[in-house]
Amino acid sequence: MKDVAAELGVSTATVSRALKDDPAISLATRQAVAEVALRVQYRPSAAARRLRTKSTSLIGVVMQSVGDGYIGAVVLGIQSRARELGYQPLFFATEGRTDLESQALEVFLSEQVTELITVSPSAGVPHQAVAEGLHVAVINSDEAVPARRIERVATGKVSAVGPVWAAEPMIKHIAFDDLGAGRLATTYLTELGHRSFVHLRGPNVRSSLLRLLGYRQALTEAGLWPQPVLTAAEPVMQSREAAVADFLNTAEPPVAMVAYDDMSAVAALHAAHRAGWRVPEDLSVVGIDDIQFAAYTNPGLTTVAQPKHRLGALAVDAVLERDAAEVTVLDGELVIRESTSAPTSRGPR
Amino acid sequence: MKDVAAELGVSTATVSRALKDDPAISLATRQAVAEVALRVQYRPSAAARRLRTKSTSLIGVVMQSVGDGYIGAVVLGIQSRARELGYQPLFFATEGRTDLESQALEVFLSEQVTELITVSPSAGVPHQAVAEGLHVAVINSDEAVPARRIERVATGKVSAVGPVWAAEPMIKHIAFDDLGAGRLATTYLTELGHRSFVHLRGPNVRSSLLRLLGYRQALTEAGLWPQPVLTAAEPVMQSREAAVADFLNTAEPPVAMVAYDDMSAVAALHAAHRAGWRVPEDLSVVGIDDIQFAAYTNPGLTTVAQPKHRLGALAVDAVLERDAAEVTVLDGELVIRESTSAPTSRGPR
DNA sequence: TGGGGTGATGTAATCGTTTAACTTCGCAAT
DNA sequence: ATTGCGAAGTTAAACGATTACATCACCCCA
Repeated sequence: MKDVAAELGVSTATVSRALKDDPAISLATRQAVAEVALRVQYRPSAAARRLRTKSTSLIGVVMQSVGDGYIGAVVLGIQSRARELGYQPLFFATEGRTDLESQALEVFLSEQVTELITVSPSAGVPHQAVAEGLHVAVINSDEAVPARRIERVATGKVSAVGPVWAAEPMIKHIAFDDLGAGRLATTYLTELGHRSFVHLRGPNVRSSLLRLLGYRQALTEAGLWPQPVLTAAEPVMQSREAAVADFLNTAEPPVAMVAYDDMSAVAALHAAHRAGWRVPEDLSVVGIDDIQFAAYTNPGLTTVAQPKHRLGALAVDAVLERDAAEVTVLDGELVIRESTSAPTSRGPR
Repeated sequence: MKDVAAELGVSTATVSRALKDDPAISLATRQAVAEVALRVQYRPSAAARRLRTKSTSLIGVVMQSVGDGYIGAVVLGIQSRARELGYQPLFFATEGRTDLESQALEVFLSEQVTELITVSPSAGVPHQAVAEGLHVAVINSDEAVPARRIERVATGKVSAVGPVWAAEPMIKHIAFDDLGAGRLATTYLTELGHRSFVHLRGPNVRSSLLRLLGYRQALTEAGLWPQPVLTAAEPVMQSREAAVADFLNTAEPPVAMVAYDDMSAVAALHAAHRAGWRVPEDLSVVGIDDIQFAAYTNPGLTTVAQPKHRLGALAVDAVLERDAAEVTVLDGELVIRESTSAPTSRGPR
């Protein structure tokens, strides 16, 4: 504010008033101030404003949790670790609207946040954020580029290092081993004795491509590639269901399906149910994520669990310790329920 | 801080140092300061501290949404309305630990928050909060006491006023019409021609009791009371499932079930599936909430939708406008899917 | 010629903490 | 006696904005 004032040869009081469009300030001055403020990227300090005005524009919200899905669990992990370290998380849900992302960043900059975590997908924010000098960590990023230092974390302990990964310098990545999960799910099915497969693909983001790759690798190793892949690019349940329904029309049981994630698997179960395919007799399904719901689908969903809480917690650590690994990879774990079985001899449909 | 300093006849600098346990301050003084600080309920100003130190202990978190369950949707409603009005929500998930509730309040007080919203259940916070002079609104409170002014909001518009309700002066309540939802669900089943019912009760909180009451009222009016009620006091899926499984063992189809909420209904569907009961042929199930998942259970769940987003938005308004109604009630809406049908003549199990 | 009004801006205090730099005091060593 | 030194505080500036009050130039009208 001082800078803006100095540049125009006026007092900070004038600037303050001009920015509030106080009619006491001449129009010419107001415009000049607005122009300079924009040019020098003036950003008001929320702290100073609050201190002076004693009004914070803050609404406290207390709740138990924030849902049992993938993001909810990650958020809980972030929150609990952040508080352990004396930090206060400031959440911003974009509701899928890209325009809100920059708005989120703007809010954070005014709050003088210096650490930012994003839970993918969330487009450009991370890059804008590093440009502003923030320390940023991305959980399950959508992007990929070669990395310099990677730590692979297997169920609890740091273990190895490998060159698979993605990183813009300055952005820390915390990621689930999507490729491994795809393989794990697929291998489980091949070992069960399945020969006829199908993969229900997710949207065109990293995690989806890697899971597909895992599916492919596992099948190639088993000598079963190629096998069909269903595309439902939009994360919209209807389109997933439709894709599965179309496929089931032309296929013969038994089939083993690897779904992009638990929600996709749920859509598949729904489609199967409607098409009269029995699970797991006609169709084995395995998901990825292990959301709370997965235990209560009919039948219970076999899935590769993602360490969601831990992803959140590690992101906090990554963003706070400047020297942490660029990329941290966490392994999934197979959770076997009732949606999978060995292929049955073709029974009555 | 000035007060503490004055009371002890020392400078604020000393107090500041003493509170950080700076060894430059004599032990005696440190203890004295700590004691007085506690007595006068000294609460540091986060804003001032940030302004001075330029370190905010804030971590920005960006994500798409926060889950598709009941709370996630409410939270989205809160956030979007708050931002529209230029407010910044500060979320705190207690993860069910009651001790964290006071901690949440403590954080908010340091942030000089003056408006608080809680999404039930969340025990004592609201009362502590009013004691501290905050304006508080509770969404779907667990408690009940006579109210002075109620507004009933039916699908969009404020319409009537009635004397059913709960309010500690100073606490605004935004609530879903649980009783009405219970009735609506039940009546739908009676009109379908069902004669044999069962209700799967939720935990011992207001919403659960009211839904049960609605079930009872509707059946009484239809001349069908009494009918069984299953109790699964803990919001634990296992116990719900077990209760349903036990019941199905001794019952004869067709049965019509009103579940406490969608998650309970899911547990019921799961139990039914395992017990070999067909839905909806043997068992009709209706839930309450309409979480995103409800559309994808097998079969799709008929449910009474709660206007979740709106509950959140209205809570923001309530907390910001001091003169709003003490209690606002929102109506549910029946969403018909495939988990319900007219009772069938007893088919083969 | 002066009094008063008005429009545009400046001055300076203030919000609650932190912290660099300084003071004060008692005591020991010279 | 003087000096030096550490312990225990104090003083005051600073953080970045807001705002009551003061100032100033200029014009209008008597």
